[in-house]
Amino acid sequence: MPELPEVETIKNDLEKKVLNRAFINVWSNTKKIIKKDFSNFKKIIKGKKINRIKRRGKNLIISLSDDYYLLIHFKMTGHFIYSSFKEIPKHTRVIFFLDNEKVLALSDVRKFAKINIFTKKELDLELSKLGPEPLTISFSEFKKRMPKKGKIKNILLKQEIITGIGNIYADEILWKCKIHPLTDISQIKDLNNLYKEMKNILKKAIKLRGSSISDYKDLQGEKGTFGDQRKVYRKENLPCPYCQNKIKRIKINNRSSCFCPSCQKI
DNA sequence: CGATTCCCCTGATAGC
DNA sequence: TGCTATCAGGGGAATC
Repeated sequence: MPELPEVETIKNDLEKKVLNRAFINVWSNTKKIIKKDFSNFKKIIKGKKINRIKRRGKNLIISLSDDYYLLIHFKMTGHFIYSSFKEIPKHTRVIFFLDNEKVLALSDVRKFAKINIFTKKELDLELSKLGPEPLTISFSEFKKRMPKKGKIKNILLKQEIITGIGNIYADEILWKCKIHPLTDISQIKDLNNLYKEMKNILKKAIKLRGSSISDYKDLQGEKGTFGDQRKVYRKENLPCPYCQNKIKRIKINNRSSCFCPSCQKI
């Protein structure tokens, strides 16, 4: 699932491929992904030039000419493929046709992805709901934003507190810090270590071009390799890489959390 | 009003 | 083999 490192990888690759290109058309067979009437969306998109590519949390932002902004959230299984029209992958839901004979295709098995088109004002309002970026936040700001109480796993996943972390990286960060996912934040003694490992793990994942445990692929259809090095996420009953005890899976708010019950005590 | 549960969706996998 | 049931989960809506 595209979290911060995956979206950052998409952003970096897109900058090299589609900057200053223009959209000549757009097609979709799953119009609910586009959060605007499709014929209006098409009218706006046609002829717009791609000026900038940015990322905010798990969102990709494509700045267009005439002060329009595409806001894309890949949710669980969405990803972009940049290729010729003949090579579009399975489960393609939306195709952006570019002025260089190539397409940007959104593939998304589960159809959860969302694409919005905004003016600057609308975009800013939408983005203001998100917390700061984990890679640039200072420790004092991080500490300030943390609630006084609550389960740490839930806090890491809350996008309005810190934005960009999902289930994979939350589980990996907590394992590295030896913190049980149900630990109340008030009981965490070394917040600075949590802050540091959050950055370390996200940076390492970006270097490895993200995780492809689920459907994520990069623009070229290649997998990220962080998933091969993960320690606990979706590894129930496998040995903990540190102590060899069996990794356990519990449900927190209907989401699974994998952790080592021996290393990560509450 | 904050916390929890449901729902969207499809493919992979488990169990019989 | 082939059927059905379960699971994966981001985030918004509904509900407790």
